[in-house]
Amino acid sequence: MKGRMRIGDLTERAGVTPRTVRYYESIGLIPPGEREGAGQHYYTDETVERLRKIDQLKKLGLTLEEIRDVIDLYFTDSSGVQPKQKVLAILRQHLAETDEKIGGLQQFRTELQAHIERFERWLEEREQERR
Amino acid sequence: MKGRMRIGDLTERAGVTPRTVRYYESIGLIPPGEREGAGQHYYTDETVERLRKIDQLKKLGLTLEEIRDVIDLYFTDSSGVQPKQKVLAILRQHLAETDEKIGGLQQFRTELQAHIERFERWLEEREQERR
DNA sequence: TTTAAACATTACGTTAACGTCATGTTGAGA
DNA sequence: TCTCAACATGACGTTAACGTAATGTTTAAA
Repeated sequence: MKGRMRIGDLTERAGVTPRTVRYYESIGLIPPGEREGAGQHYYTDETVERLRKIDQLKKLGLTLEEIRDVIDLYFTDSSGVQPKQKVLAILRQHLAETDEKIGGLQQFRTELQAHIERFERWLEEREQERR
Repeated sequence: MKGRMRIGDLTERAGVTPRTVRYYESIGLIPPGEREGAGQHYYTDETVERLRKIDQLKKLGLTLEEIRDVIDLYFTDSSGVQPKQKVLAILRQHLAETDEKIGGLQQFRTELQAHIERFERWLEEREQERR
């Protein structure tokens, strides 16, 4: 499988719907598929990868807007970017937010664990009593 | 500050709007404030705590529906619950999901960090050249 | 008792991230 | 060349989690 596929193959391989692809194009999350004149759009393997990466980041709780801030880092070669300073600031912002999220989730995890153990003990006692 | 406050005090102390309180009541996230006949509602300190806890959990990315699954654990005394087994299952589910989220975020954090360092090096080189 | 701020209720509006028609166009195979 | 599945485009619909405006009722204070 090389490049130059139509939207059907693209969506099948990326696990999304055409609607999603067009929506992402409309908000600039992925580049619009090339077309000859005014016909159908053609996409490449990179679009597949891009869609998969977007999906990953979504599962981490990032919004499409946040993803737009960072998605190019995964696909643009490191040379020749213009507003590097700005991107760097955004990245640091995301890093801080990520750390906060992780911290909060770990706290939550601890609490969950405690509740679970409490419940388990309670149920075990009931077991004992029924003997 | 003891119990028995009206919705104004409640929302001020909890950092939410009246609309939010009524919405949460409507979906069963918080118990409806007591009222005498058909007048105004009165709330207690526990409602304040409950609203704050809900806000914390929201920041962790839990939906209101997920929060409804676990919120009572923070406020119901451990004795006399009925479907403990079911709650326990839900808790274990949440624990697994939480672990996944944490793992994904840590991965993302690592990637972010790498990108940041790459950008920093690039900018430093530019600094060097300008000397 | 009166009054104005606080409250209650209803209902329509909003944002994100698409889903789901409806209708018209393209293009690969027979 | 013809045809039918695949594609394009536009528009209205959907869910979550509330915001906001309109209108009517309470209640604490003067």
